[in-house]
Amino acid sequence: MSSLYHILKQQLVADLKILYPDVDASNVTLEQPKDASHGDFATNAAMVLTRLVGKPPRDVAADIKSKMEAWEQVESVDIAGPGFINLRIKPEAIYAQMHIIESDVVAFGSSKIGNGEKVMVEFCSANPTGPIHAGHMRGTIFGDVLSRILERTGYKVWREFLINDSGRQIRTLVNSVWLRYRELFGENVVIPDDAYPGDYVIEIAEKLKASDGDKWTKETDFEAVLLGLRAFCVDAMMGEIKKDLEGLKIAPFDEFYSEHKMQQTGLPEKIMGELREEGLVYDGTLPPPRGKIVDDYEPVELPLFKSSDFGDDSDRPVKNSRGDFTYFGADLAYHTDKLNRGFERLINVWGADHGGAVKRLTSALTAVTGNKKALEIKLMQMVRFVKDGKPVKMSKRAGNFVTLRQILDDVGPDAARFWFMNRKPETQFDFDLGKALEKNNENPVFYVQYAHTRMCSVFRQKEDMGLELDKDVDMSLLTHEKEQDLMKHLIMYPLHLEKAASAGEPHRLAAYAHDLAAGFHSWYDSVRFLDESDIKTTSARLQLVKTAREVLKDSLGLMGVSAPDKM
RNA sequence: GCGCCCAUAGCUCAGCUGGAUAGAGCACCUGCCUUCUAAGCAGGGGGUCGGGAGUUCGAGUCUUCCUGGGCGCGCCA
Repeated sequence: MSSLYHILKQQLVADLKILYPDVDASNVTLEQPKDASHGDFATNAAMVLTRLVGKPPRDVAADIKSKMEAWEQVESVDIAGPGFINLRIKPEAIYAQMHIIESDVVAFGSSKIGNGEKVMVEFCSANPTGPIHAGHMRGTIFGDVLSRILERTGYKVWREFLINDSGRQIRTLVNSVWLRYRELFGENVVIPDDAYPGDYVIEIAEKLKASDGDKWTKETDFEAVLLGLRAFCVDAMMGEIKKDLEGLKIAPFDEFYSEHKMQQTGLPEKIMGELREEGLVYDGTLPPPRGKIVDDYEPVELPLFKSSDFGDDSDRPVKNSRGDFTYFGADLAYHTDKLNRGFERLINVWGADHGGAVKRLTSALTAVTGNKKALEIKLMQMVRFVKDGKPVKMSKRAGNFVTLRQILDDVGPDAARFWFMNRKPETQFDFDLGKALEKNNENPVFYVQYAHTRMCSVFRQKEDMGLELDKDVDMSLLTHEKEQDLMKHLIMYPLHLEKAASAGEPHRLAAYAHDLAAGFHSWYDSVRFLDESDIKTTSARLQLVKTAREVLKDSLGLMGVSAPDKM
C-alpha cells in the first residue's frame, strides 16, 4: 500500500469512522476532479452522508475538513459548491510518489480489494467444431484482460475454458471428418448439408490417415466410429484453438474442462439427485413454446428445474426425452461443480446470442447456493463485421466466416486486442475489416504505443549525447503545467485499476492508457527534455519520463499489448 | 406477443458506477518539423445526450412510458 491514493482513502475512511461511527460510508469516493482548479483530489463524502448524519452538507464538510487539515500530505482543504471537499496535495508528497512508482510499478498499482477471493473466470469456451472465429474475439480478449486486472487487484483468479464436447455437434464433427477421411481413400462420398464444410475438416482427416492408416475405412457402424474418433477429433480441434489463443496472446488457461468427461463421471446424475431431494427438480410437463408455432409439439413429462421460483419465466428441462442431459442440465451440473470446487465467485463471459440463458442459469445457481449471488454473467454484445460500409455475413455452415487467425494475420494481436477491449461490452459495434487491414492510425493502439516509443527514444538520444544526469533529482523543478498534470495522472493509476476491476470493465484501462499517452504527447511537444545547459531540469524531466514509461508499459502489459521501443 | 441489451458531434465511440462548464478519434478548416520519431502537438466549427414524465440539493447516468435498432424465445447448442 504505497500509493498516495490508497493512503488518503484509508485516512478518509478512518476519520469518517471516528466522526460518525454508526454511519455506512461505503458510497464515499475519493476522486480526481475533472477541473484541476478544484484541487488534486475531491470527495463527495459530505453530500453522501448528509442525510445519514442529519446535517446540511456544508456542515458535514466542515467536520471532515477539520480532520483532513491534520493530514501530513495535504496542503489545503476547501469546501466548494454543494459540499465538495477539495484537497490540494503538498508537492513533495507527489514527487515522492514518482520514485515509488518507478521503483516498483506493480506493487504501486496492486490493491487488496479482491481480498484473496477465489474467482473463476470462464471465457472463450469456443466449440471444438471449427477454428475460433471472429465472433469469439471480443469475449476472449475481455475475459483475458479482466482476469489480469482482477489478479492485480487482489483476487485469486482461475481461468477456465469449457470444452463443449458432448452433444450433436460432436457427432457432426466426427461424421464430417470420417467422410473426408474415406474420401482420401478414393471412396465416392456424399457430403451432407449439415456437415462442416471448412478445409480444416480435411486437414484433420489427413492427420487421421497419417496416424491410423485405413483402419476406419472398414468400420461401418457410426457409433463405433464416434467412440473411436471423438477424442482424436476434439483433440485436433483443441490443438488449433490453443494455437489461436496463443497467437492472440491470451494468458494460459488453468483448465480446459471437458464436458464429456464430466458426463462420464456421473457427476450430473449425482447433482440432479441432490436437487431432486431439495425439491428443486421434479417431473412435469411444459406448455408449448411461445412466440413460435411448433408443428410437432407433444406434451412430454420431463425432469424440470424450478427456475420459475427464482426469476425465470418458466421451469426448464434438465434432460430431454431421450434421457440425455440438456444443455441447461449439463450447465447446471457444471456450475454447481464449480462451487463445489471452492470458487466463491463465478464470472462467465458469454456472447449476446446466449442472453436468453442468463436468467435461468443465474437463478438456478441462486437456488443451489441458497440465495447467494455466486454467478455473474458478462454479456458481450454482437460485433458486426463490415467491409466498405457493408455488413459481412458470416456463417460456419457456409464456411464463409472470418477466423481469428485471419484477423491476426492482417493486423496482429496488439491492434486486434486494443480495438476490441477499447469498447465497453454492452454496446454493439462495427469492426471494419477494411480499416483493420489498412493498419493505419485509426486504431488507437498506435497512438498509445507511439507514446512509449517516444519515451524510449528520449533515453536513446540521451545516451547518444553522452549526458550525465544528477543522482539526486529535484522534482520541484518540474513546474510546467503539463508536468504537473502528468504526475497527477500517474498517481491515479491504482484508482483506475480498482474501478476497472470492481465494475468488471477492462475498457477503462484502455481509456486510462490513452489519456496517459495524450498527456505525454502534449508535454513532449511543449518542452524539450534534453538540455545540456541545464542538467538539473533535464534529470528531473527524465525521471518523470521514466516514471510515465513504467506506468504506460504496465498498463499495456495488463492489456496484453506490447510496448515497443521503436516503431 | 414476451425477455435481455443499446440510443451522446456528420461517422466510430468515451463519459470514472448521481457531481462542478458533456469529451476523444476520424472527417472538415487554420497553424507547428535545420534540436529528443509529425504514427505527434496547438487551435476552430460541429450537441435539444432518441422523445415525454418522474425521483432530489444535482440526471447523459436512476425509475417509468413511448419511438427506433440488436440479440434471443423447444427437449437445439
